[in-house]
Amino acid sequence: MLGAPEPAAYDRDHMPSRPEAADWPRWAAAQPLLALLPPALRAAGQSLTLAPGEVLFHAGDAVKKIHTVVRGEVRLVRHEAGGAEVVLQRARGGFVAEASLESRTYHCDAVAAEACEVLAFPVPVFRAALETELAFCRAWQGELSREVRRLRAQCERLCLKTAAGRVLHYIESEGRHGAVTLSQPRKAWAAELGLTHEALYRTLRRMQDEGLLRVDADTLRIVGPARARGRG
Amino acid sequence: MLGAPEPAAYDRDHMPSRPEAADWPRWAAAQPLLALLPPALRAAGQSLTLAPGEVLFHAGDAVKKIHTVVRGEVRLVRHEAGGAEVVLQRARGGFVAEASLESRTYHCDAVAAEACEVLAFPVPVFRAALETELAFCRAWQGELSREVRRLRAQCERLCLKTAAGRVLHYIESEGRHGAVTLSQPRKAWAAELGLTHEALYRTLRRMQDEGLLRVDADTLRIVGPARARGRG
DNA sequence: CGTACTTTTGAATCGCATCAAATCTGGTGG
DNA sequence: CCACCAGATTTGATGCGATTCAAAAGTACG
Repeated sequence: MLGAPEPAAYDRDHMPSRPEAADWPRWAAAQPLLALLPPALRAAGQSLTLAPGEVLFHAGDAVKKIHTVVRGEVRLVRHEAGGAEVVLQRARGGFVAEASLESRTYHCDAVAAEACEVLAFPVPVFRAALETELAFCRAWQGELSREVRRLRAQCERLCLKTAAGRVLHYIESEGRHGAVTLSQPRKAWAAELGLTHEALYRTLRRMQDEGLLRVDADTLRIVGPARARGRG
Repeated sequence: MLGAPEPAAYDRDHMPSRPEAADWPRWAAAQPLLALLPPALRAAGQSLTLAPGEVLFHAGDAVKKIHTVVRGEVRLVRHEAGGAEVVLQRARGGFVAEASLESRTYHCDAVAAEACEVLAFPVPVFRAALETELAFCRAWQGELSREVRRLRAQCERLCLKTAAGRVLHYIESEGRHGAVTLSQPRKAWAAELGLTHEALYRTLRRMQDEGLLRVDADTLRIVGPARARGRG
């Protein structure tokens, strides 16, 4: 906010490096899209290491790179007037801010939630690859479509008026068979649900007391009548 | 909900027709993507007329067509347990449920909010066109990216805790220069903001009384101090 | 062991949802 | 033209649930 716009943090702090050829199979296994990268794009990729809390880019920065997370978690966040922080995306093993490919500048900040390994691809090379490699182009559309569905589900969840409703909706849409294992502290989950952490703690407590929910460490399971009306 | 799954309403009520060749230039002017449709896809398109309230498809229906709205408005909605209705998308001059192209069935209902004219394209032909026509493929990605950005903005808005905050956010992100003209009744707008219509009416009233907002029919304009902290 | 963070509980408050009802609006048909 | 209707708009009263502020207890890490 103060002074001149600063470059992305990793330009200052880390020397980007050529990704190890040996790592590609591992990455591609976790992220099928990476298996479809044309050689030219692969060659243009850079590997970055981010420390927890480190900033990948700021809102307003020019979009020069497209990033994908191969280890750890990067969050796309916006800061409201008043200091509140909204999490728009949590990227784990996937691309960050896919839509920025079409944009001149970023509209959000991207911050490493934990120690991360990230691949960065120059936008012009990425665009060129979409133009030439059909399979890659189709896979990229799949990526965008998935993000659209995820965001629609989140909007639907945020429209629910009660905390318990949002918790159930999250477990039903993000989990499997009425259970979900959280990959983040509850405080962060509360922000994703559009709740204060106090409200979330109290809600989880109440749902357990009422026998609606079973909590085992980071795994939450819906029990009893609530499952009956689960999505078909 | 009752009985056998019903086909999309227009299969029952209307005979789809070949779109008039003379209409394409008009449609393409409003929707640049339509100018890029390959001839084969154009030929496969059907023109539909929907009455207000008519259903284009239901959640659970098999995805056989991709639809774009050339006149009127189609809403993508989901119904919560308890009868509450959440609007996921309002399509005016654009595609409905873009992400359904990748899906076997629809996840939401699509309902005409007013009298509509809709073009329907068979999914297989649409997919084939994406594979062969590069410019069309790129334009479709732009469409998906726009939807991602719109949805992120909506999530951000729904995370705001106060009604006034959501109203201001809407005007700033959907309007121009601190003003927006609504294309829907306020009751529907309230649902889009995740509020009851009563809360919205009261909030608008209070904001006018406090001099934060000027309302002229369907045009809302932010006045005074609130504009000072508007987005750069 | 101390620091920083999350987790947890408590009390008070505020804002929105809810229920209820009156008014206004645009359209239909007599 | 007016009666009438369905819908949106508007106002009121009430209660609930989440926020807010505060603080204690637990936990990870150096």
